[in-house]
Amino acid sequence: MADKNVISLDKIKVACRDCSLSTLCLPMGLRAEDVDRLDSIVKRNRPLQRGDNLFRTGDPFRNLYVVKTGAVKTFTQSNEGDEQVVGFHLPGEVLGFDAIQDGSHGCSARALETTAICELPFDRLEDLSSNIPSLQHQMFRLLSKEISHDADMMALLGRSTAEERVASFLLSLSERFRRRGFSSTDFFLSMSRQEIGSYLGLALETVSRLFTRLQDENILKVERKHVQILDIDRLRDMVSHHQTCERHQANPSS
Amino acid sequence: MADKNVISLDKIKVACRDCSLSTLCLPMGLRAEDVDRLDSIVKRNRPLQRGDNLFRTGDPFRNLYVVKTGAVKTFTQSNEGDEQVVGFHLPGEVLGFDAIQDGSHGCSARALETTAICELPFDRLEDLSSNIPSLQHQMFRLLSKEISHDADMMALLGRSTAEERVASFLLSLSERFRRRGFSSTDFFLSMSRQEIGSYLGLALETVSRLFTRLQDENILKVERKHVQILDIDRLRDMVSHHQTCERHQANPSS
DNA sequence: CGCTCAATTTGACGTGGGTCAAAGCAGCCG
DNA sequence: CGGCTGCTTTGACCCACGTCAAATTGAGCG
Repeated sequence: MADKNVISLDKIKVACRDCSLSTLCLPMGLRAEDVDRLDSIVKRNRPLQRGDNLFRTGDPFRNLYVVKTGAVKTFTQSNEGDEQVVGFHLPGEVLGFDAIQDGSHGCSARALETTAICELPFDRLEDLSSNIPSLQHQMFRLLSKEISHDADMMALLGRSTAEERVASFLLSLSERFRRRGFSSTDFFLSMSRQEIGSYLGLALETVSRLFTRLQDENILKVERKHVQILDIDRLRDMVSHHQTCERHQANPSS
Repeated sequence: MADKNVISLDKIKVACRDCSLSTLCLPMGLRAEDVDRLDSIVKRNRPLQRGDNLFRTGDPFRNLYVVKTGAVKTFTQSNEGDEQVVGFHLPGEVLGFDAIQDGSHGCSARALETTAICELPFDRLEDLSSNIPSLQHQMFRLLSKEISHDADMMALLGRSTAEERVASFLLSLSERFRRRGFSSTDFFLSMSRQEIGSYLGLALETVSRLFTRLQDENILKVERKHVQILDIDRLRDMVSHHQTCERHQANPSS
């Protein structure tokens, strides 16, 4: 166990300039010397184990966090114990943006599997952004990307059927894995049906049934956490067509 | 008509330092001299009329826009003519953040009534942010606020009943009007039932029925666009309790 | 290797809210 | 002032999906 940790910590402590995620993450578009300046403020702690919290709702906001390996969910808890999943975060994705505004985290973040994190003290990141225009630009881009993604998600939750939501979710994962150099058609889900359902605004049973149905139609092969996409085109059709024919007669305005 | 326009244009062209919105808008937290530097890059054009587009999906991204008076909706159009409302924007609120990332607007923006806009060329705003740390900070805060709001909205769309959505929508408007110095209990809706429904992921008929029901329960008085909130506490209860008793048995995890 | 416990699947059933249709209602313009 | 048009309301119907319940599977562990 000791040996294994030493090895994995070595890999985890790789500097930004040697990190394979640098084209997705904050360093994107920065000159090498600026990447090193950014690197100098990054803290890399021991990895989180499945179930560990990265932060909790109400914690004071000090850092942004980047997933280096593994996966994290963010979620809110509503009055009762039931949680609402707000997002899933893969390597290279930044967490904590929602906390900048009021100085404390508005959601909790928890590791879905063993997960390595880069920690970015926000005050130092702000200072650096003032001095490195391309870093400031990249910060704006990342915040904007999050907003843009949220808008897509709101459209999905507001108007789509269960089928479209699940298809859309799988396509999103597929694309994100592809960009990280993993297979886009064969991957493992690190989250439960419950968590997928919560994220998509569906009951866990509905998610399960949809998986079964897509499998029966030879679009997927699902075995517990293991998903293979057999017919990605039909999956795409499900999202884009969204029952053009029978739902929503076109409204005749203008 | 000419006279009226001259007068209103005078009011519209008021500088940031004299603008009543400066505590909500970008100048918040800036020193007076920095507010003037910001003001120097702001463009103020003639007001938009109801139905005018501020920008359209796919337009190249050049500016952020701040609503000065009036109201704007942002929306996407999906394949068919039917539109999905993504947000409503009141005075002091900034539009266009989602376009920073890929250089073109991902949604359209249209005036819901006569609307005055401040236009901020983004490249100049970035330059200024590099030189004024408090402006950079305020930019981050505003982007963060948007992300935080979107997360709330996703939770609402993912889990709530029609009643909660409508109650939540009215409370949001109420609070935003209050902070702008208007009545929080007596206001006009500048958007149609159709647009409210699209925003909340509901059919327009459902919105209409909910308004009727809340009126029957003496929580609201609604007459077309005119809304009066008679019992704001019960409206709040609807959102926070969200049927604690019969829905969602608490999940027994951890 | 069998027990426990959690996650998932599958089935049966009920309902909230979407869809369709038609009837008010308020501007607006000729 | 009367007809047109678009918005809103109201009613009737029904279906996708949530809820409840039970069976199945797998994983961890003594």
